[in-house]
Amino acid sequence: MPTIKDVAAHAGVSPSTVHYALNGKRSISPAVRERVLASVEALDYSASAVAQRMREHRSYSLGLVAPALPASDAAMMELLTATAARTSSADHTLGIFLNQTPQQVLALLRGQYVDGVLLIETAHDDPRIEALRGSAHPFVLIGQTGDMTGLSSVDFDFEEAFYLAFDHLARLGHREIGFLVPPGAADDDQGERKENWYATRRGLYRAQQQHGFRVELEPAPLDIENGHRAALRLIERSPHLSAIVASGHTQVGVLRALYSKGLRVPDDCSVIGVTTAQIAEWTIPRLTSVDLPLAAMSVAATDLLLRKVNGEAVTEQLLLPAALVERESTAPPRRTP
Amino acid sequence: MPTIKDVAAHAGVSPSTVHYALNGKRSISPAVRERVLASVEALDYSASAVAQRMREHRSYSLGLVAPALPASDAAMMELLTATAARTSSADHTLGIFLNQTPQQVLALLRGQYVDGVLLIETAHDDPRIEALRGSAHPFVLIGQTGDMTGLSSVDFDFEEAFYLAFDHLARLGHREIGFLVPPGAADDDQGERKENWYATRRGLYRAQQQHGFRVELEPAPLDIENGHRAALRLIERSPHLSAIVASGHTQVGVLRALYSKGLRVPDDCSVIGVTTAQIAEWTIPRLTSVDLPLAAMSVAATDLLLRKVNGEAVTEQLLLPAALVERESTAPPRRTP
DNA sequence: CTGTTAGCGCTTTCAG
DNA sequence: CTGAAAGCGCTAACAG
Repeated sequence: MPTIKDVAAHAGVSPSTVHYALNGKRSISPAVRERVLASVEALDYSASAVAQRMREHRSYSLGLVAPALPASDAAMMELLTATAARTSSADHTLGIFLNQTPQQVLALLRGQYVDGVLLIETAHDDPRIEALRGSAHPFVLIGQTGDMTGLSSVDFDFEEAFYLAFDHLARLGHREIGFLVPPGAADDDQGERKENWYATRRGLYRAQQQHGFRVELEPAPLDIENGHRAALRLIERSPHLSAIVASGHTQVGVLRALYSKGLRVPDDCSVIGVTTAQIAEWTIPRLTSVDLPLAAMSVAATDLLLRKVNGEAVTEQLLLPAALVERESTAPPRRTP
Repeated sequence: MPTIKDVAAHAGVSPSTVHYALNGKRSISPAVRERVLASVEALDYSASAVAQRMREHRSYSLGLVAPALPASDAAMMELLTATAARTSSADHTLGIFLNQTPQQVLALLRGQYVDGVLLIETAHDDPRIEALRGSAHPFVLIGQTGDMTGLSSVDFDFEEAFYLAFDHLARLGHREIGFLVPPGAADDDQGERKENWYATRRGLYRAQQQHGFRVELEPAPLDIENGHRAALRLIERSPHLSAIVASGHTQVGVLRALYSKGLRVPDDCSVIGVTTAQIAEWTIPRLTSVDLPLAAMSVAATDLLLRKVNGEAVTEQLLLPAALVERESTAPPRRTP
């Protein structure tokens, strides 16, 4: 690899001249400039990024710190791709870091490996957050944590999302609604999940007060299998339900349960999701759902982080709205109760 | 950020002693060692990664170079997550680079931004490959290209995959099979797609010679919508088909088409996919499919690349096998023809 | 308009 | 067993 010195020698100038010729931060005579450029061409020179980073104390890259990252998690995928796209369009690099200990995350920042990190799937007393909190390193949460003072984060509005889902069903005339409750409602739950559950419940109550419907709760972890089992329990226990609300990946399980029971969607039972558009578009029938604004969240989080990295003292906690998209899985109930 | 000098001063030793105390490459008296470690602790020192990289001419990170990366592509997601997991378990960092020009990819390597790159979605005369070919930089393809001499790559065995799909249907007794042909069969197609189509056809022919069945071709780009349209055309044109083979995301469209026509799967028509397990698990009914070994491919490619980065002169072109997984979408045909 | 030079923080000879 | 010093490749302040 040729260095800036090689180019300088080849062109018969000094290294600094080469440097300035390559990024016009000071004026240069056209003749010299030409000569330098020719040498650059001849030697096929390109500056060493590591040396530049070392000098500038910046790596121009961001880290996405996530837990395991299951390949099957559509939401995580959407966050990831949107973040990667945004990062690279801002002329930065995105590094992916899985399963890091708090110390490792700190080391990343301290070693200038990355200029800032995006934390996803944060928990209530997330040790990674506590480790970062004291340090002056830029970081942004996608999600939330217990004590948000001084932190920047991007999340979506759980309350509004679930309100929209129940409101939609109620407007269609449903009065007996099943709800696959995401983890967080259990007595021993705490932290972020608990907060999310409170928000979820606020949304539900608001819709309920407004329209007056009955809701039948059934807890279900967010994967397909658990959604399937929970939906079966729900249907068997309460065959009179005319609609089901489900989130995460559980809708797929709900549809499967209804299908296996010979119930048609939406004719016999409506289903509404609170999930990513991708999942909603893949099912048969396509799911009416409150589409989570994951791409927008990624973009917002990346932009926030970039501002921090650039020295701005921002502290923003954004809550992005989710929007209801009517597809094919909801309709008025068959018979009015 | 404290530097190695600060620690040295604090401990009353030289920088090199600090260095050796931290990574025992030469012996050190326990006393001094203790003192240094205490200072490291006291100052909360950790070495600057960029300085180390600069010195060592290595970045300990790999690049994943991909085109647009649509959030909805399940296969790409699986490659990505598996690669990230493997990379980090090998104590390297994975950088994601989207939409890079050949020059940019080269600059990545030359600037020591990354030690090597993984290229995905390569085309026949991929300019990125041509740019890298001459250089001595380590890279591995996930996929293939026209001239593979001297290149390392990992792919799956198209011929075997499609053979398995048709063989499975034929063994079940199907004699009239529809096939949504992935792009590559058209006259003006060329390069990798064409090669893949040839391999696909070889698999089909082999099964056909062995079992003797009729196959009805219908071209379809790999997304849901096109799968849907192509399946509708196929069903309308040839209502006697008892099974359909589809790949990519098209199966979802096929199921939708069958559903809308009132045809039950697998009772009225079997469907088999050549796709990722994720898609197959999400449909109703679950798809019997030749599950592509995407995670294994990522791991293999990452390992190959790591070996190259470490100076081994490897040139391997791996073709990993795909395996048929029976789920719920295939059964013997209703009536024997 | 151009050149010289002093580092960035680390690793690694080379000396002692 | 320890220290001094050179240098990775680049940038920017300082001189001319």
